Amino acid sequence: MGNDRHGEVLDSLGAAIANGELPPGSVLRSDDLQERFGASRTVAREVVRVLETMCLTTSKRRVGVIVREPGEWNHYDPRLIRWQLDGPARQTALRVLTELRSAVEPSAARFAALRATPEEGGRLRALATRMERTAKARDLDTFLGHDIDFHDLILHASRNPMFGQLSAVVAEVLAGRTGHGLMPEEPQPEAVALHVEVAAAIAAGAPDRAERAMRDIVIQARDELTSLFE
Amino acid sequence: MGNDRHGEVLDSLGAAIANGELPPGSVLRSDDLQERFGASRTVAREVVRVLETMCLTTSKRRVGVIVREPGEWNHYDPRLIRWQLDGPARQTALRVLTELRSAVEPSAARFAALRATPEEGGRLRALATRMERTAKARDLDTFLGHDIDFHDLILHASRNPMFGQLSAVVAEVLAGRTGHGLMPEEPQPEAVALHVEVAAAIAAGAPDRAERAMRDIVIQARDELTSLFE
DNA sequence: TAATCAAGAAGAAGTAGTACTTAATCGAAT
DNA sequence: ATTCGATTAAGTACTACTTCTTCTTGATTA
Repeated sequence: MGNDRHGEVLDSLGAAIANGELPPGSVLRSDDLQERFGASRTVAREVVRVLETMCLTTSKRRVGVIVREPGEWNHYDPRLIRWQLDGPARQTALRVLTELRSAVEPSAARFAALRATPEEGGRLRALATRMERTAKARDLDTFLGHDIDFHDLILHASRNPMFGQLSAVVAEVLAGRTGHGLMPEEPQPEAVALHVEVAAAIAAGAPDRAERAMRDIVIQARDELTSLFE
Repeated sequence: MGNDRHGEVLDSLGAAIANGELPPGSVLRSDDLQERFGASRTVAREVVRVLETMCLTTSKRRVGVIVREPGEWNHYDPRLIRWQLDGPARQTALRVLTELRSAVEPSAARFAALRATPEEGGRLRALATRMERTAKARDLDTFLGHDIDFHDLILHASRNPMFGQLSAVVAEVLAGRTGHGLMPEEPQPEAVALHVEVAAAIAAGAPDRAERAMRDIVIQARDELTSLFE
């Protein structure tokens, strides 16, 4: 039989839980899962194990596999994030992720200013310059690519693995913004200028400046979001 | 035979990877694991599956289970955090976590000010008052308990599950600070006053005030940390 | 002769299925 | 109400088979 049955079943079942089709408290029995997905005992068991380590479920003898409360889930698991972004609660997921990014990125910029290599500083400034050009040219797709690279570079230059790991989240948030027509035709010149300022501050090793400029960037994003939600 | 072989083996192997005893690139074969831990094939396989979902390993046919680069690990997994805190790199882990908390908590305070219930605001002020009392009484243990509850309440009142989940991290960082004799005999009065200010701002629904006061708190923590590292 | 490529052998993870153990729940009898 | 046994579903153990990848081997060719 084909390869990667595990991944398929995990995605199906995980998404069902993440999207509330199987609400908290639901009880599954592992032979039911075998039947429902046409999977072997091995696959069913391993999927349940993985869901358990993501804190999406608990297993109790003589009872079955129980779906846990959303508050108990490991919300930082990339798979769970994916399932939520691909589900009906995408808007809510993007709000949550945007708030997280707004919180983290100013600090990431600060530590990047303290720890980035000269080479990274140079690349950052180059990216900011390219963002300026593509913004004026109204080439939104290329602009988005540079924007994502820019933030990715900062998060990794912070030399904090927990910041670095949020790169995927930030990319998702930025892409989600343009994807949902939330971006204007031409990116706001002030926003682009702030990116240039962040790059300059990091390249100059000025943590306070870098943090302040990045905070101004995420405040804009936050305001866009709140205006969208009321 | 006994229960929970899975958890035991997972902890052993996971800790070995997290602490670098099995450096990136190491190759394990699943029958070796069975032998090394005296576990059945079932247990060994499920453990490997879990490590794989934590991005600690990848499995390749005809090769084996390969330990991935630390940069690829899912650093937000509670188990991995635990393994690192219990290992020789505890100091580094605490630094990483402290930086994360410093980044997130000001935002959490802001959103708590916007979203906390009156009841939560009241509890927060009560906790701040108790912190004042226990600080003056130099009852560091009780003070720590209130401190942890205080930050936990704010993170959950932010109504952002990704913030709420960091409660355990913050508790660990706060406990680690007192545990390592980093705290003075009596908590600094200014720090306690800032907690009172945060509680008042959240109860009053003043996001800017709450965020600023919380930022002052984490800046203190950050400075303590940097002074410790050089 | 040396280099390259293809077919095949070997090896390890992936999948399937059976048998047995453990513990939690339910129910009946005290 | 409490104990004790039967039941049930997860946990563990083990075996058999499949699939895919790598490495070897050998033949073909420059």
